[in-house]
Amino acid sequence: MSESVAIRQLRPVQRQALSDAVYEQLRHQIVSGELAAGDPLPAERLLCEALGVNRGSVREALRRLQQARLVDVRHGGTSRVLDYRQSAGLDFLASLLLTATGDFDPDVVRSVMEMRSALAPDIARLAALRGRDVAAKLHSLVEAMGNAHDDAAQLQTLAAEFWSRLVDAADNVAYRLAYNSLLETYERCRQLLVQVLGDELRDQASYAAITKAVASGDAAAAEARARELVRRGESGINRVLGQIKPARRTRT
Amino acid sequence: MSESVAIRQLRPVQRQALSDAVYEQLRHQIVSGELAAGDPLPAERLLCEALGVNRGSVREALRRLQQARLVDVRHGGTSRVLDYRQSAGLDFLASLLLTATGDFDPDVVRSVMEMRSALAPDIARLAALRGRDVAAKLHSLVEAMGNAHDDAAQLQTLAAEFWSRLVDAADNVAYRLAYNSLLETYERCRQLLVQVLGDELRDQASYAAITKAVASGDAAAAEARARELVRRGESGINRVLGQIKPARRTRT
DNA sequence: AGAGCCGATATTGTCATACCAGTTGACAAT
DNA sequence: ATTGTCAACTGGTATGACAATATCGGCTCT
Repeated sequence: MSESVAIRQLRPVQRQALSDAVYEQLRHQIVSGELAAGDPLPAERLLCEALGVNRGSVREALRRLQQARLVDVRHGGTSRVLDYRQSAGLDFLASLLLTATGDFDPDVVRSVMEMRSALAPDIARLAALRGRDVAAKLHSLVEAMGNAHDDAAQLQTLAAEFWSRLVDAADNVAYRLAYNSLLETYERCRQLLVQVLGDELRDQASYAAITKAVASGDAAAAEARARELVRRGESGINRVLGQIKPARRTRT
Repeated sequence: MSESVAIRQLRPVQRQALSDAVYEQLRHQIVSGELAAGDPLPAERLLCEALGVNRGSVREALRRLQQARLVDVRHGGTSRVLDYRQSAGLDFLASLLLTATGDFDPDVVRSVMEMRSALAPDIARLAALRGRDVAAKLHSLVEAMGNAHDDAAQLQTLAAEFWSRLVDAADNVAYRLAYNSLLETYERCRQLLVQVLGDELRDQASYAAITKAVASGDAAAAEARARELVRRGESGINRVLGQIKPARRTRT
């Protein structure tokens, strides 16, 4: 049927609630500095008029900005913009990934990779201590990696699943939630990282070694192997980041 | 005047917006499991009636739950509860600190401390590499610690300031935001930690050593000293956590 | 002149109601 | 069996009114 061909080319239309659009606009203005920390925010009714939406949508957006700690809303007074560097949480990292021009902020990419490098070894260590029963599942994932050795995107998916299981085995809720936050940022530049982390993703031996260490409860070995693994990705990242842009020093 | 004495005992009454109260109730039901992952959420109009508030307040609360990735709201269909362990970010950690009975969840406290131990050395390392000019400020903070050697609360404040400066010097936005998220959890059990971390907080020598390493750009030394410092706190934490509650295994 | 009271004013918070828009399933028409 | 229609949910948006709060200027009293 010719229809099935046409259908295949269709993509779900993207819908966005008004409050989401309002949130995005204000968030962008804050991140870009057009609304600097300490600046007063326009009154809700002014925003309604300027944005052409009702007050409820504006309020929903402001509530979200408040929860993200980007603004300080006070009953009766004028709401003010906060310094998100001092107040926002890790959830906000994904919002900082894309610059105004639409390309990736190398500082954010580097930051994510550095944090990953610091956490991964400890996650592996704790998993070896507390979650030895996850080894079977890890083992099957490593096998699947072997079968998908040439499909970079598939390897990426398997690696994410591997780490997710490992984080669960580490039995540390802070790591679990931080992993979720980092993964969200991670996924948004997936295309970029799939290329850069090629060596790391193909290092099936390291994944297998971590699995073995976890299975035997050897915390030190698990930590060391994980450190080796993420180190592979680091070099690739540093190489690419150096090309994209010379180090940008934004000291306050 | 007798008034001034009475006034001193007063505390500002805590006001809470209705939408905040709604958010808290739903959040609590989700965390406690009364609303399990996958469960359908009551319709907005039903929630209005049940809670005795306006629909706008309910919607603001639902938006916040949606942003925290605790619920999945969809136009036309029924909203459902998500598995916050799989979707929520690090910002949500603070909400997990207190159990239903009102005391601290030892698993959460332990998790925060473990994550802190993993990040602190790398923060110190990067600060030595990138933020040597912060050493002067760090030095003055260490001096202040010396003057407040007997005031545990004051030491806690100074230590927090010390780490905040160090994180800024590390020039890593992921660390900065993660620090903000952790600090929020941290502050909520400050009274508890001030006692437990006494040894660490009084270890002025380690703070001074980190400062010196940062000043000289000795990344390896900064990392090692920071690791020593947080290790002091770990033992205290482990001791207390063992007393409060035997290890609770909640494997999924 | 200065401290404290006070009220006008602007702002956010809450509410009620209505209507618009998307989803689902039943059911008749084809 | 497929398709189109419709009704009854759901969340999304709009509007206007009123309450609660913060801010600031002017006022009074000292």
